[in-house]
Amino acid sequence: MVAVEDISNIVIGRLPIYLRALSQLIEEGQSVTSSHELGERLGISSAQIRKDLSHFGEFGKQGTGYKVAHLYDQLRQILKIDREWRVAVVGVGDLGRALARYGGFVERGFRVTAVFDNDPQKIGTDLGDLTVMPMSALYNEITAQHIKIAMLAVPAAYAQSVCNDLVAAGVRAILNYAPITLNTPFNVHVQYIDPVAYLQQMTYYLDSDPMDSVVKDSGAAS
Amino acid sequence: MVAVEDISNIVIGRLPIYLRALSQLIEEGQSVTSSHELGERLGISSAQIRKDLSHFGEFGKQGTGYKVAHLYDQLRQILKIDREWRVAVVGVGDLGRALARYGGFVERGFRVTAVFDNDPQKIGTDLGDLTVMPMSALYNEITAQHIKIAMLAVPAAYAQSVCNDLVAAGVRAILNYAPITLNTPFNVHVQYIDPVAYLQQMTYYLDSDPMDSVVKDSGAAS
DNA sequence: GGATGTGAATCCGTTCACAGCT
DNA sequence: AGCTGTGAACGGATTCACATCC
Repeated sequence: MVAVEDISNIVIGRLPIYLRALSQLIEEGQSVTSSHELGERLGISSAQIRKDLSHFGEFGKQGTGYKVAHLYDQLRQILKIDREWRVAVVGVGDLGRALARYGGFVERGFRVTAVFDNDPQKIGTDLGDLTVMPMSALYNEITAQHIKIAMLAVPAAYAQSVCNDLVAAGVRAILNYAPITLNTPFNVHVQYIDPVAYLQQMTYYLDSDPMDSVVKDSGAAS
Repeated sequence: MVAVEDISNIVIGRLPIYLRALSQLIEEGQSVTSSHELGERLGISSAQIRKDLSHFGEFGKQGTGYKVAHLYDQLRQILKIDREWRVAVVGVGDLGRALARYGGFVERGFRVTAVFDNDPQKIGTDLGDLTVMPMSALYNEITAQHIKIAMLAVPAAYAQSVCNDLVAAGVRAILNYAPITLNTPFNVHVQYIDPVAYLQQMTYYLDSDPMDSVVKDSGAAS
């Protein structure tokens, strides 16, 4: 299969997971794997994995499986992370600071190269090897550096407005940590990380043992 | 429709999103809404929203819509967040620290009441109004507090082992920030937050303008 | 023998469209 | 007229199962 048959976003979303497993295998020194083994590790069916990969080419060998390093390279190319993307962090609260300092980005294709906040106390301070810049510098800095990706870690009330600024500056992919749905043009991609939403999803499945939580009254505002 | 027809996890996952929109509406002082309005704000079809809600009861009134406060209460009950869940944070790096200090949990049903790390430098230090405890105290503390929910923010290499300890201590829901798939018994729920995976998913859709990233060689290890 | 790649079959989730209530 | 709740239709994603190749 050649490509260009627009592949569903759900498939694309699994590729980074495959990549994680492959880099683990590389660390372990294993040079060949199979859809079955990958599936085992990831809790995904082997058929699923084969079907997903088949959208992009024929990477395996029948009877043998997949060469780990080769598949790893191919997936990195497909996801366009066979290069290093510059990323901006907006909002230097605890979370923004954690993101700006996180060492795990570089080895997986991303480097934070700009950090913004609007708090005068924070502007000008150092964060790793970066200096916190004022929001007023956002447009110039992002366009100058050709930054296309941003992580949004500002309070929900400001998120939409900052988002608009980012888009105006040319950002095309936003990882949004604010618990709010953003409005963006169709050509801007947004992913949401709301830890509370995940927690709330899981509590649905928990037992209602009164020992396990503090019962409150309904709590709906007026 | 009464209930108990096991509702797909994908539906459950949207309820927290509806809840977010409803609390926004409450803040704005709006008392009635419609599936259309909610859908508009969230980028979800109105039919989807009506269908999702219909699994749990008939919350709306034809011709009128939904009473915001009532629907909000109902969803909180359904998700079992009409109470406050105690949560443990394991791993006090930048991220764990940010989680432990984050003010947004309490208003949405969760309170961090225990923090663990294995670094002697960190053990005993204060974090908000909590004190960092050693991993050796994990079992006793979690069982004593009847904690069922944990957030995992340790390096990937330790995640599975810590996960096992958590499960042994009675934890039934884990929010995992380590970039690794965890093995857990069927009755333990896990949600994954891997920001890099989301970024990698979005880069697939970005243009390959050489100005926008630093090209590297293939980079696959031996 | 063993594992891939893939059409066919199945399953599941979303959307349609409308009856029914306010 | 307006909006919900829902069976029916649709479409998309997953799984099956097997031909094919190492």
